[in-house]
Amino acid sequence: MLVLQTIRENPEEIIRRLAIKNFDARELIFTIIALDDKRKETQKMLDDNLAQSNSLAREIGNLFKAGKTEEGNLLKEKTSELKELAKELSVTFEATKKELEEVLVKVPNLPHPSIPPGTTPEDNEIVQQEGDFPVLADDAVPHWDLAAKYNLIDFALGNKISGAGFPVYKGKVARLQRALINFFLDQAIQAGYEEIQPPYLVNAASGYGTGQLPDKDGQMYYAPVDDLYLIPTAEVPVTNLYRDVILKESDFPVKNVAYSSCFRREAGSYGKDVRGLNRLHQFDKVEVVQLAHPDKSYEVLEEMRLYVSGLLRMLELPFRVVKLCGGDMSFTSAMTYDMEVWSAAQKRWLEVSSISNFESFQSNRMKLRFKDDTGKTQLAHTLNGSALALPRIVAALLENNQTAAGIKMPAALVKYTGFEMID
RNA sequence: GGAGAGAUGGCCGAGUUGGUCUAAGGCGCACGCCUGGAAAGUGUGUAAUCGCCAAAAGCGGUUCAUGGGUUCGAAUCCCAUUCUCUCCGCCA
Repeated sequence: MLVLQTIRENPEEIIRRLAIKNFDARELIFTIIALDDKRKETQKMLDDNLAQSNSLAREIGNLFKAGKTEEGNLLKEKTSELKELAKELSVTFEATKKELEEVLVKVPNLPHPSIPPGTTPEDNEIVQQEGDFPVLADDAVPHWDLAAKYNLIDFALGNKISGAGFPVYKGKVARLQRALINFFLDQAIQAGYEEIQPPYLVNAASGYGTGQLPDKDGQMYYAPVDDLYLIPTAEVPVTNLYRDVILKESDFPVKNVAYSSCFRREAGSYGKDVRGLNRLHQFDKVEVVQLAHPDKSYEVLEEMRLYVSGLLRMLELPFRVVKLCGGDMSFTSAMTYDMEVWSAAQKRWLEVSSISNFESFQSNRMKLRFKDDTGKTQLAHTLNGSALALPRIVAALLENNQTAAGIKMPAALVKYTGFEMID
């Protein structure tokens, strides 16, 4: 949620910057300003009214104490009119505030000034590319075929017990996943992140805090009996750890890492992009979250990009880093780098991580603040990134490392997997 | 799931015969004094948020789990909800 003050200060600039995200905000912005004007006006009247009531009540109290019952009773009569008006005003006030809030949450985050315009992934800016594409034998196959050949992943069995998008991992690939999780967590801890094990079910307030609600509620699994949502990413519970928290400036940077399963309904997805491990309803991910001082958040974003690059390098996967254009960015993000790994057998880039700076968009919703040097409270910046999501990493590892003798594990993983080869 | 107790500021904790209560006291924290330096001691300060104001100062509103109610007036009384604790039941 954008800070109301900044909207009021330069509405035209807000509109211009949101146009980079292909979002026409003009109507929303002016509705917001009008509602806020109304809110202020109503509050002024209400406050004055309440101030009068309060002073009358005090007077009456003093009269009764002094034994001047009659005068007190006389004064009581004056209050009823005030009370009635106050009731009316507060109804208007609350309704206006609610209406304002509802419109305000519809406005996306502002893209950073450096974000290129654009509408599709083709308009994204490639900022880094590393590693050689592996040269595979002519009979190289995509991971779903390898999974069948070595009896690693059973998609049909997953269908039976849950449905499409819930694969069953077996044997060495199950162990590979466990190895990856530990590898990623250990790396993050070494890089100064504190490990968190968060709940997988969260309440609506948490979903709202990180921006999944109200606009993307169809993407989360929901348990109505208990009014809880399954997390689509550990970002939700971990960032919400700091909801309604006022940090000290010296607390920065706050660095958390969490492994969790992630649950996504992926309503509306189909086709070749969802084949095999490319898109799942349940998958595992290690997520890093940082809270940063507003002056430092873009340095932190770069630090996170370098950190994830390092992971991919250790896994010996060719990758590139893409800075998303306005049209490809999420609702909540101010700047996003996508990390993509080259899948040799599918001959395409697979997104394995998305690293974003949300600036104060999430923290404004969550009331995540810190006290600065001068003792003033201001909003912190939040950032997060996958480090990393497993399924597509597994897909790329299987595909890129296939040989006639079997699938070779990258050296960095062997001490975690306990084997060098899937055969 | 059943029975009972409870929810006050960063933390502990007083206040529940309704009246100047944002709320005693303590701890913590910040700044000073003391000290060669520290500890101890000592002094001062120490909630958030909204509105009025160009801003500071100042003034006003709101907040004692949440929502409603009674009343001129509610931390204090009533109702509902949520959560926590204790006991019982169930249980990895």
